[in-house]
Amino acid sequence: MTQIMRMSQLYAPTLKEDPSDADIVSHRLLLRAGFIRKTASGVYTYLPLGKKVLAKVEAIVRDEMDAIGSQEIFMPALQPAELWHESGRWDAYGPELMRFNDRHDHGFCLGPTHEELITALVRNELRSYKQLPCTLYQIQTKFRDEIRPRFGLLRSREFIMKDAYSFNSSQESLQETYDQMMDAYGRICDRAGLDYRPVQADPGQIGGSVTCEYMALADSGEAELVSCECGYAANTEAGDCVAAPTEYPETELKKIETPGVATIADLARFLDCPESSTVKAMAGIDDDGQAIVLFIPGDHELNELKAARSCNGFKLMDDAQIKAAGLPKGSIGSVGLPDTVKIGGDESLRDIMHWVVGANEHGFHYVGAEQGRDFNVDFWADFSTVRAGDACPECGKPLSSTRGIEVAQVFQLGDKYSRSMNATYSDVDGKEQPFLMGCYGVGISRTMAAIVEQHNDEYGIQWPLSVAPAHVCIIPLTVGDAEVQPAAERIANELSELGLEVIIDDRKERPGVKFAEADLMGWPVQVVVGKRGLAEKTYEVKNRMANEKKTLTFAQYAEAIAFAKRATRPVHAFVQQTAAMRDVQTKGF
RNA sequence: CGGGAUGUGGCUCAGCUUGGUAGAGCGCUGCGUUCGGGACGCAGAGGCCGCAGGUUCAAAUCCUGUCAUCCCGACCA
Repeated sequence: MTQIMRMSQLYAPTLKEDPSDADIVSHRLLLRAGFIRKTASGVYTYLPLGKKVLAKVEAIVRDEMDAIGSQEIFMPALQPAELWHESGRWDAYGPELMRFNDRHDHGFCLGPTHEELITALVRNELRSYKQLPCTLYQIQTKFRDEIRPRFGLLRSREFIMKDAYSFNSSQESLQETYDQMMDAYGRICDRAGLDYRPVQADPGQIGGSVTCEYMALADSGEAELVSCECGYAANTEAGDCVAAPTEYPETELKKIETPGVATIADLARFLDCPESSTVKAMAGIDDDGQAIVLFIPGDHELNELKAARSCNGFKLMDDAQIKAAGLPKGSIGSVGLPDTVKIGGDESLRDIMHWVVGANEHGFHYVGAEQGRDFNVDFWADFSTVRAGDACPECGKPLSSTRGIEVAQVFQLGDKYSRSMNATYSDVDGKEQPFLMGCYGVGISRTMAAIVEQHNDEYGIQWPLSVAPAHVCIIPLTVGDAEVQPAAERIANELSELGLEVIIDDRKERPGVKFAEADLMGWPVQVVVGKRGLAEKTYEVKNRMANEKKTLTFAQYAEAIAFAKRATRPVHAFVQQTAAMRDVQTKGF
């Protein structure tokens, strides 16, 4: 039984008006309802209610981690530069890593992630294959000096994250741990009440190859993803692109004058053909300084991540570089490029024999430029950004697109860190082998915001029961009344004894204020005790998620209590009996 | 870092163009009336107008610099 919270003593300053610097719903509501306050750009203080929600999310995560045998530890946020030099990331990480020197002039950083620390931790003490696999996790404050913090808790510079690391002795074992983590992450999202998708992702700076992101679906999400009814889903920055360019009906190479045509849209309009019949050229340079022009279907965008991976660190040229290379920006094409320039073609263009491209001369384009005859492609790869309408790489049906908030990500790191940091164990034959590692993160504070993004209405937050700061709010309408107040206190005690987390609004406020704030704060169940109801021997119970009110007679209330006491899950039983909870609220609760 | 904008009681904002004793609503304190969906009346408290220079008899207002915050972009374990 937890302590009954009292609104009269709760530190939860609410705001009647929208704060001027918050414009996404989770940020706005968490501020307004008194869950968080901003300390600096991208830095937040969690007030009592916010802290309680964090604790709920953490508890779910702990529960699921423990269930798959992961063990909790706690590493420092303060990390010596030395370890980052070892892994090579001191130089590779960039300005996002918060660095500083101590008084002895030793380099340190505030950890944005903990691969270095954990690898250094286990490398001398996990010695034998017999001790593997081993998975450790922590819930920690992370620091990232974001270029532009925004969206409140969704992209902050200091945030709370659960990070787990696995050490395995074989790819099979790593895959097994990875699969267990994915299952656990699915359950975590379910229990937190999130509508989510696991999606194919890009490994980014963490490294490794196999990776999957858990996206909470929300229009405010920064990530764009494509999904298919067959279950396939991918982040557009990582998804394979199956584009379907169309062939322009011209087989003779013809140079045509295209005055004022600067963009693909212009060109398509000029030729009266779909954008997919044109070919877009993107000029770049690779790690060795080799100039490369990549050609992609006109109706698609270049995916720079994929381009960098498949062509030796390809980077788009800026305007000055393009000029220096003697290329006519806006009119670059595959015909007549200097021999020194390499030509890359998007996989989807391989079967398109005749292209509509720039003529490498301002104001002119070619139609009917034929592969092999008029130009040669040096290599083919997929470097287009997937978009809605493209074919699903798994089943071929058209993809649809949505936006999402990345709440979690799992990676198979392989031996990236164990090799660079020399972390090995003895295998069955007594030979030293680098660990195969995996890392698995859940953004705790971001999850809290994502939940609000998905569960809110014009009145405020609608917390799922599983993460609400309390399950039920008792609202006596007239505090001090000889009947109302004792009745409310009695209900609070009874429900608390039943195992519900209870808050009672014992403030001397007008009913309207209490109703408004109860909805703003989002208590899943609200029990209203008023004179009018008492006279009729009833209480009123409100289901905040469904915004449904139900009048409960004293007898029905007593029955519900009695029923709940006999049930194996009293809290669940009581809520079901009284508030007609919908699935979304009881899921995982 | 590029583009845009904003800094005025705790919060949301007006005042700035055209310099002349700092305003409103909400919130806060006290009293009274109210009391089932962010009440009403009366009386109060609270601001060297982000900061630093400059112009001027006089600066919230004009000029310069600086800091902070927000939005768009590049970036993103």
